[in-house]
Amino acid sequence: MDHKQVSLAMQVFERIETDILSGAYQRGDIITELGLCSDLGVSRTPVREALRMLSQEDLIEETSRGAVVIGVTNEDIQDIFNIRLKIESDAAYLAAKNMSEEEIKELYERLELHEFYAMKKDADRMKEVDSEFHNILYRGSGSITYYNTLKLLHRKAQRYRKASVSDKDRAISSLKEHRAIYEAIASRNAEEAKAAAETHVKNAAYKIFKGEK
Amino acid sequence: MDHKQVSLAMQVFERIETDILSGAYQRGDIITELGLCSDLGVSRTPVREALRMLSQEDLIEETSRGAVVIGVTNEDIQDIFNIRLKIESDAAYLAAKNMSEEEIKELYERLELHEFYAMKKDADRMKEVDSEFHNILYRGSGSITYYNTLKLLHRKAQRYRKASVSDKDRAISSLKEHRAIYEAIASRNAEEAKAAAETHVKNAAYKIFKGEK
DNA sequence: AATTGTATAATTGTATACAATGGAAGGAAG
DNA sequence: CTTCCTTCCATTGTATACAATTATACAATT
Repeated sequence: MDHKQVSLAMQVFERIETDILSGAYQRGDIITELGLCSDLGVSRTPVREALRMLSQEDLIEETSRGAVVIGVTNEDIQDIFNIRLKIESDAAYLAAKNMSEEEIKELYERLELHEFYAMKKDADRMKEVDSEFHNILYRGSGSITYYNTLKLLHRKAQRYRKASVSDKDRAISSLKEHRAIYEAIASRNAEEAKAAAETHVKNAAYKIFKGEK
Repeated sequence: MDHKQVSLAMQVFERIETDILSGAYQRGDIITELGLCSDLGVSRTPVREALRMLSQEDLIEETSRGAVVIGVTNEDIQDIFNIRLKIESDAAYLAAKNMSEEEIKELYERLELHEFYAMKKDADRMKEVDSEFHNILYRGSGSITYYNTLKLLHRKAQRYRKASVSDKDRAISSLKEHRAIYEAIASRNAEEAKAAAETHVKNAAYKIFKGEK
């Protein structure tokens, strides 16, 4: 999935997005086009396009003196999980009804990869596979609205600092939960898929926030 | 609100977005950068930025031969309302708790304007004011995540063909519902705000889809 | 000391030139 | 008639030049 050659603009976008979500850029920092150009070694055109996209995601705010970093807070991540809790289960429900056999196979592949990388303790790859699993699920709902909305929320939450699958314990239970979702979808049991997805999001949220406050 | 001078790129973005959502561009249509340049009389730079934003919203898909219009279907609108139904009430709940007095005043102004334009039967202005009312509410939640997510969904739904407030009957009841939401927020009654918001979304959805199927 | 005006420098906004890519058309070979 | 290859052209990708805007510093004036 997503194996197509990406443009510089997309690379710049993802790079800055990651830097903002990971905390490399702090809220209030000002980033300028020319600064990024010399940092990244590209011209202003792709940088501008990237900034426009970031602005649309409300990760930055463009001003006449440069782009001000808005960033993401713990509260934002909590909101993201609250929203996912409400709608991700519906997406799973739809996916169980609408996914093609081809897509279900793709989902299964991610499950195997997840297991493989869990064995190898490769946290970065696991995060990648986790994203793919969820994106396939979202797209499989057959609804571009659910896909779009959830993809964005999931990506933000995952890139934020150390996301759930970077934790070893969580990685194992996450795998179990993914399998439960997969099984429900593969057997076209929509209600069960819905319940499994809800459990999954709930546990991920719990894991992230349990140590805080 | 939003009175700042907008760049060409933003204007192009909004223009194309409206054209896609209103049906002027059909699903499958191919739009090229140069085509837009000559149509709109601007250079490729702002057009490209606009296309990138549209692509991020999944309204188009960029290919090597131009951007393919994806567009919005009735099912998409239905999904949008289903999602709003689940989370907009939470945003209202938060707004009742977090909105500043200043913001509440802004909200009230939109209520008065709504009434005024309803009297003048100016449907376009009413749509505008409706957007503003909701955006103030979303932002008033204090959560950029709710704001961002809902703003996008609301805009898509509203620009889609003839949205609810373009209907005269609906305009009146919509005003009543807005007032109920406002009253609840102004009196800091979060539960009531939540319920009022849910009713509002439910009625809007009902109105749009009641004649179909 | 405060304020206003002006010049300057930094930054974004836009246009255009050039490079790279990918698909379509057309022809040659089987 | 089909398939494969080559060539060409439309389109996007990138870089850069130029215009417009805006903030800042500083001086002049009150």
